[in-house]
Amino acid sequence: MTGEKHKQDFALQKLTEYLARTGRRNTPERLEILEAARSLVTGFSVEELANAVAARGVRVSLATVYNAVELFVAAGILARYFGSRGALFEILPANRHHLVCLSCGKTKAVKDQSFSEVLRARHYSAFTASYFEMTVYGVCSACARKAKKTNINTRIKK
Amino acid sequence: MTGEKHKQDFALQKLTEYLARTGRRNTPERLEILEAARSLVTGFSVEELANAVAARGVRVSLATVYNAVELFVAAGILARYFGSRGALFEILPANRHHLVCLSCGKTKAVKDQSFSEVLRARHYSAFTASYFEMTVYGVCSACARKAKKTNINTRIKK
DNA sequence: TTTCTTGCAAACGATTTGCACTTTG
DNA sequence: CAAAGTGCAAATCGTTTGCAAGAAA
Repeated sequence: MTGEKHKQDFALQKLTEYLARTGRRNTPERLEILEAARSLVTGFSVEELANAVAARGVRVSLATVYNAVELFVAAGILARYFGSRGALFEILPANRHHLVCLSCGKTKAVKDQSFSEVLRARHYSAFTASYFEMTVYGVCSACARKAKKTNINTRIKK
Repeated sequence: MTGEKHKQDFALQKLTEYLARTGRRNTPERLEILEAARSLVTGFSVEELANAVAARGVRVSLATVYNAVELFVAAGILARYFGSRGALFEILPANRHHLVCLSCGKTKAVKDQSFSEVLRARHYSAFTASYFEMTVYGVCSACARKAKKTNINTRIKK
């Protein structure tokens, strides 16, 4: 019921704390962008985020969205990972990882805690972990089937 | 002693098998690029790989290196991951993951088998895993120290 | 007021693409 | 020879940057 609400407050709290700690400013643009990000649950690109902001009826330049996203990542609000066409983001905590087919390039998110548990147990010297991004590469069943009959197109497209 | 040799043969074998299976051709360029990749143990960029090829006294166009790298990834010879400035590669098997500082952008490779063990135990429906790429984001001790005194520069530079 | 931010537009740079020419199978 | 691959150069496109004007603190 209040799950979403809590996540929102958590992100907002992280932002406020981060801005205060690093002496950065609280701006309406950053709040709007954060709200827009919250409406995009799955992995989204900067452009999609900018569109979501626009859909809220707010005009924010693309450069500012890039700026905000950079800040959110540093603040531990967003995780960044990379698709074949540039960076993708998602709200933390994620508890998922991605499967990428080496043949057709399709990606799939998989819910799984086991890797985060390993990470939690792991200890790095001189490094404080905030989140991770795990991508598993392989071949999806559709492509495996095709590969048996005919030559496959290996060019990875999105 | 023969560890390197075996790795070479393994990669070559993967290439041959992949070319045959998908009906692609064996070209001197691809062999040269594979040899050059073998000389670059750590994560390398396409440009660095092209330079390594040139250093071997062979002239291969950048586009061909891009082409070959794509093919090597699909063949399971190279792992691809992303630094702040584009794609990086390394010869498989890797058994390592990467730490990235969210503040200064520096990356560090960490040798670790625990994640590969989890992956090996894990089973995906309709997907055959080949390799994974794990990146842990956080803050390095140097940046954590700096953050306590003054405002930190959050712009991630390489 | 003094910085930090924003917006805009130009600059960048890694990657991709189109096409004529070569090479492999 | 037919299909694939290569080289070259131009085109793309996500991202960055410089700078003047606008807001936080």
